[in-house]
Amino acid sequence: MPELPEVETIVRDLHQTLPGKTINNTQILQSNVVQQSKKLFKSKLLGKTFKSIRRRGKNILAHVDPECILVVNLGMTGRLGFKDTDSVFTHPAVYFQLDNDDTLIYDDVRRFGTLNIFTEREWKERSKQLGPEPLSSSYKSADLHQKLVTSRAPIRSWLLNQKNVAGVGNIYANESLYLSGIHPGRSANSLTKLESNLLHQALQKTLSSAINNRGTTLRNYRDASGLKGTNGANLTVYGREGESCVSCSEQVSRIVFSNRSAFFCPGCQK
DNA sequence: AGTGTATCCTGCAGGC
DNA sequence: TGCCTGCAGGATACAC
Repeated sequence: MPELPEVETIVRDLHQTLPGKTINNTQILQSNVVQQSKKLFKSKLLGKTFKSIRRRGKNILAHVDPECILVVNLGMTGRLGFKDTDSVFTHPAVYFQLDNDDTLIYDDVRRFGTLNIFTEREWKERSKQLGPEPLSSSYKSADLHQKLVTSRAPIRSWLLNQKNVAGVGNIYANESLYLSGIHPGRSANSLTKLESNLLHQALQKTLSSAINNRGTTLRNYRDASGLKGTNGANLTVYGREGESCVSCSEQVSRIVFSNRSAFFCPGCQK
């Protein structure tokens, strides 16, 4: 569910409210979202104060002192927010009771999300397995092309692999490919330098405008205050099978590979 | 080594 | 109305 723009929106909100708050108690209602020992998980957070909230790919990094990071991956339906906001929590999985009587809630319908505690050192190692941040100014079109030529995977699948680019999911992979005129089934190594350049630009444009719109809400996604993202209106192909392409009026098609739907315009994407 | 598939889980929409 | 099927924004263990 949440991809880079949705996670970024939540992180920015939480960074305004969470730092300085101390965890008085942690309650785990759905134990499978916490992969480590529950006892250890609780004890490592007890009495700790949130410092900063950051993002790496689709992961929320909540730094608590000292040298300890709570890493939250929202999976398909995970949500983080405060009790008594507009948010309705139907499937609470973890409660964090804070020293100002607020309760931070991790809620997750399908429970594909995960919460883990890492030391700074452990996370640094783990983070190496993730690809570059697509919105980083140091991420250049040449970096993308250099990596693309090493893989025969379909470009849509390639984009979903977090080792290649961090934070891209099915919505923004499809939208970026549409914007750059590339068919989702093309093998990664078939992309020319020019196409890599177009894709690089499309990724940055698609992701940054989605952040400006506070993410895409199709069904479950809500920001930390419980509000929906407004980027759904900007989607050109994702979820629009059978509708007319906005630029050539051919019908948007859906094909399935790697168990995931790919949406594209047969007229615009070769 | 590099890819595709099945799987974790719940809820919802659509067809009959 | 109710049952069944397919599908959903992710990540990963496994088979080939």
